[in-house]
Amino acid sequence: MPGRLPRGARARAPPVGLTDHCRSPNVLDIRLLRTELERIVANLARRGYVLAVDRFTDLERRRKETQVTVDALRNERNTRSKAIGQARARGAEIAPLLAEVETLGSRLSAAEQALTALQAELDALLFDVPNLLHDSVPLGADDTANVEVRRHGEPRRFDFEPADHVALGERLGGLDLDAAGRLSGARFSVLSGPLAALHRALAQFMLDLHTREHGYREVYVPYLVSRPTMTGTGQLPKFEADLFRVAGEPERFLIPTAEVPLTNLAADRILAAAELPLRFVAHTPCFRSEAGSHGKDTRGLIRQHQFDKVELVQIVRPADSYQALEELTGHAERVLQRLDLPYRVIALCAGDIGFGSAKTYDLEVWLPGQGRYREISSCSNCEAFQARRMLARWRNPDSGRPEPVHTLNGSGVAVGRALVAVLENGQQADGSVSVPAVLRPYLGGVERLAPP
RNA sequence: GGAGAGGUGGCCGAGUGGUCGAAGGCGCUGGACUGGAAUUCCAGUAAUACCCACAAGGUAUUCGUGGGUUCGAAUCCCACCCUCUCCGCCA
Repeated sequence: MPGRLPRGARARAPPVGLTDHCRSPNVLDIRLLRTELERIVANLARRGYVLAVDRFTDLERRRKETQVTVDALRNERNTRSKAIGQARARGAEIAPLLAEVETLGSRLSAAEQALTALQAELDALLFDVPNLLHDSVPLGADDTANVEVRRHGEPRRFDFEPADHVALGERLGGLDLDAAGRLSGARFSVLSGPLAALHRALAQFMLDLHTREHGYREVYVPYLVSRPTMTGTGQLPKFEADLFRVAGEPERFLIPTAEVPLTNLAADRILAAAELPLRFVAHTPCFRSEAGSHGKDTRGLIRQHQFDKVELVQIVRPADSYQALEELTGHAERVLQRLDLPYRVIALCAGDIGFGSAKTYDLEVWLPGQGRYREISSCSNCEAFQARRMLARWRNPDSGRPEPVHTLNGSGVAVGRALVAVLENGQQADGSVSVPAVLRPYLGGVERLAPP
């Protein structure tokens, strides 16, 4: 296969959904696939993913053969073409030399076509393969096997029946789901007045916390991105149905999370060791089609087509990525701690973990209105999975060579759900809501939101 | 949206069909010189895939992207993307 990633190779997306810089099968480490196939198969099986081993082995073997053939034919062409050039420069007769290469062109293009086809098949196969799991990931097929790692805070005892955020919001006069329905349809919301301000205060508080205390750099990013960008972080080609694609040319998708633009900041780059770790934080809206979630969480703000999130992304040296995951999770936890919200940390099990992640912690916040913990943050170490797709590398001083970085992301945290949690946890019997102390400076000192 | 110019290695920049992966310069690395440094001089300085032990060595590919012409393309043709300048419009 020819050069993987020339500079600026992000122009136009090829048909299959493979991008210029994702053309290599390096979705998993191709060397691992060749040398430790059994271990990989076993690891993927923990997710319940069955790797088509025979098909892969066969395709890879044929690809290699074909590539050797192509290389040899090209070598012959180059050699002979040079000879023709030299002969002509000498003024020698070149007709016999031309006759020698007569069939070369067709043989070469046949072999090249075969190679392209094989490569496309391999890509299609490998772009579907999820990341390998870290050894510490709990076994299990679905969310019932997730493991609680720790809890923080005690769910508050109410001496009245706690309302849910929809009732609270409507009573406060700042949540209008009907209006959103008229404007856009289901799963959208209109916030106004104190609720809109509280929403903004939450985002701003989170940004300030992460930039001032956790060492993140605040970034403003595009909300519309290209197909190669979506492919780099793993949303494409497999999960196109989950995304909103906007009409028109050039093709663009609405981001489902700021992880996409933030992580792709490292795409196509070879970072100096001294630049690492990179820590980015961004507050953006997120757009998700929620295909396949019909009937789930239809009430209120929990599951929306559009919601705001403060996202944390780290680009780190591979050796540091698991410590970074613990730290990043702690950064997200700090948000909930400062807001005085009870939560627990869950280690996702093999069957529940996301496509590109090697290990994930979910933060679940206590929602009195539902009487249960609900996800409010998800913190993942993607190891080199995304880095290989997007060719995000660093110059390893030990080897002197460019090697994939490790990428991590985590919500720090989902703003909409944080709003839900603040409303429900802070509610009083009279329908008012007490504002967490850390948010008051953002609200002109207001301590309590009361119904009009 | 209209008109024009342009996209070459980490950067600048030469190169309009033939040993061009690409002159020259800058930067960087190593060495010489020095008490140390500067200056100067010498050498080196891409990525990816494949063969192979991820060694040495070799082959292929990459001059915005894709396609075409040709024995041979950075160089010719087509389409697209992007950048810059001017005009229009606009936050």
